[in-house]
Amino acid sequence: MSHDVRVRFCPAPSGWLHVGSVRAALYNWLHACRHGGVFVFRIEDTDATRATDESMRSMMEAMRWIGLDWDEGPLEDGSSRGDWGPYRQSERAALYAAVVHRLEAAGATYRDYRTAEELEAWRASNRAGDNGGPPVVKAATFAHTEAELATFAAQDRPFSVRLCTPERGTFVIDDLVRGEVRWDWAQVSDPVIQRSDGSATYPLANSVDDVAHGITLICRGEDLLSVTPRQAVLHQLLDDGIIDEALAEVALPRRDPSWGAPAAFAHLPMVVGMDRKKLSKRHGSVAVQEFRRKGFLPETLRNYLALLGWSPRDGRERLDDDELIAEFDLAHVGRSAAAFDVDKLTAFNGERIRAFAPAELAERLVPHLDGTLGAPALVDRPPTAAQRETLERLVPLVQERMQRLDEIERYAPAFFGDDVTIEAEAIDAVLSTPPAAEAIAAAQRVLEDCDWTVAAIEERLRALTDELGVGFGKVAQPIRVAVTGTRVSPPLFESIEVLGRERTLARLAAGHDVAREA
RNA sequence: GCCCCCGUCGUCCAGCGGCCUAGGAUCCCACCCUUUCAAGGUGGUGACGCCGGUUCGAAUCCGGUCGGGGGUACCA
Repeated sequence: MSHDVRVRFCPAPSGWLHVGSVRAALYNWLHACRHGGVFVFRIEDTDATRATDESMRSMMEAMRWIGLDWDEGPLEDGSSRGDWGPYRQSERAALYAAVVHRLEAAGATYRDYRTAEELEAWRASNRAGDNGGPPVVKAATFAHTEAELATFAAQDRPFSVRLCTPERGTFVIDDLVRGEVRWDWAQVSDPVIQRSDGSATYPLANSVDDVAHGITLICRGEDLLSVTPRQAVLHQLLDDGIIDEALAEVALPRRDPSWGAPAAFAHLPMVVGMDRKKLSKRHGSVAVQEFRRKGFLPETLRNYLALLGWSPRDGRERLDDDELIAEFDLAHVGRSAAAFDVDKLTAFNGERIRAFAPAELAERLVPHLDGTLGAPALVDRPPTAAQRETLERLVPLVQERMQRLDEIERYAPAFFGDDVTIEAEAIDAVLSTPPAAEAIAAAQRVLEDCDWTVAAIEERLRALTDELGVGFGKVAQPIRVAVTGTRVSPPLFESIEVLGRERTLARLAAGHDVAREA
C-alpha cells in the first residue's frame, strides 16, 4: 500500500560523468529527499561496445564526490546495496531474455531478419514516400510475410525483435515539467528491443528495470522525451504480469506487491553551452571530475546546478542542501534550455570559500597540495604537523582572495620549502627596474633586527618609502618578488611574518643578487 | 526533409491580463578602498525576437513568422 517515491539515475558508463547528467541526477536526488523517497542508481551498460569498467568506477567516484549518495545501486567493491539488484544491466541479461520470450509469446513483438544493408535500403526507399514523411517502422508495412518468416527461420538467419506499437491513435502524458505532451502513434516507429546477437537494447532494458525496480517517476533529460510512448507500451505490458513471471523464472527478487508501472514523467530541458549548443568539451569543463580538479566545491555545484532551470519561490539563490530539499519542486522547473555559466558558478564558489571556518578551508585545500588532484605535491600525505601549521597560518591570508580551491597551488609554493624560484616574468617586470635592488637591500637591513610581528614588519618596511623617496608600491613589489618569487602573492607583511626571519632574509639576499644582475 | 519542444537583460531565474517607467543573481563598466592579486563598498549599462489579433488594458491569451534545440540508430 506504500506509494513511496522511487526515482532513479541511470547513466550509460562511457566516458566521464557530464555536468548535464549530474543535473538530472541532482534533480532526482532532490526529489527523493524532498519526499522521503528512494534514489536508485543503475548502470546501463547494455551496449558492450561502449561501456567500460573504468567509466563505471569514475561515475561512482563522481557521484560520491558531488554528494549524491544512492539508496540502491552498485557499490565500489563490486557488491551492491538494495534488495532488488543487481543494478548493472550487464548482470541482468537473463531477465531481459525471459521478458522477450514472454513478449513474443504474447504476440506483442515481431522478428526482423533484415541485415544492416537491407534495413538501410528499406529506409532509403521509404523515406521520400507518399506524404514526404520520414521512414516509420510499423508492423503493418514493415513486418515480413509468413512465407518470408518461414524461409528465414529455416535458414537460421539472425534476427532482431521489434515491439509492436499501436498503428493509430494518440498517446498523451502529463509531464511534470512540460505539461501535456502528445504523440500520434502513426509516427512512432516500432523499436528494436533485442539485437540480433540476443542482447537487450536500451528501450527494453530501461523499461524492464524501471518496472522491476518500482520506479514511480521517470525524471530525465529532454533528449529522451521522444522515447516515452514506446516505453509506456512496454511498462504496461510488463506490469500486467510479464515482469513478475520473468523475475521468477530467472530467480531474481520479486517486486514489492505495491509497485506498479512508472506513473509520472518529468523531462528536463537540456544544459547547453554559452553558445546555445549542446554542452561539450569545446565549452571547457564538462566532466564532474574536472570541476573537482579545478577547485569547485561539491556544494557549490549542487547549488548552482539546482538553479539551472529552477528557482525557489522567493528567488533566493544561495541555498544549502536543506533549503534546496525543502524548496525543490519539479513542477516549477522551466521548459527552456539553460546555458551553463562558469562565471556565475565561480562567483558562488568564491562566496562559499570565504564563508568557511579557516580550519575547514585548510582541510579542503589539502588535496590540492598533497598531489591527490594532480598538482605537484608540496606536502606529505598526510601532511606533517609542521606542514599543517604552515597551511593553517597561510589560510587566513588567502581565503579572502580565492574563488577556487586550486588557486592555493599558485600561492603555496612560497610557503612550503626553503627556496623559491623567481619567475622570469617577475624578474623582467620588477627586479630589473631601478629601485629594486636598493629596496631589497634596505629591506634586508631593516628586517635584520626587527620584532617579528606583522605590525613591526609593516612599520619598518613602510618607513622605507621616505628613505628611498618613492611610493610604497615601488618598494613593496621588489620585496614581494624576492620573498615569494611572484608578482602576485598574499599580503606582504603577513606573508613575511609567516615565512619567518631566516627564510625571509635568505630570499632577500638571493633576490638582491638577481636584481643587481638584471 | 519529417515529427516534437522552446523563445524576458550576454547568461541563469522572477513575472501566470492591470501592482512592470519589467525585479534579483552573474557578467560587464565607473568610482571608492588598496603594497600585488583579489575581496569589499557605491553607482551604472543592459531584455519582453518579430508581425498581426483578442481586450478598456498584454511580457503575460490566440495565430503566424523568424530564430534555437531535441528526435528521426540493432547509442543511450
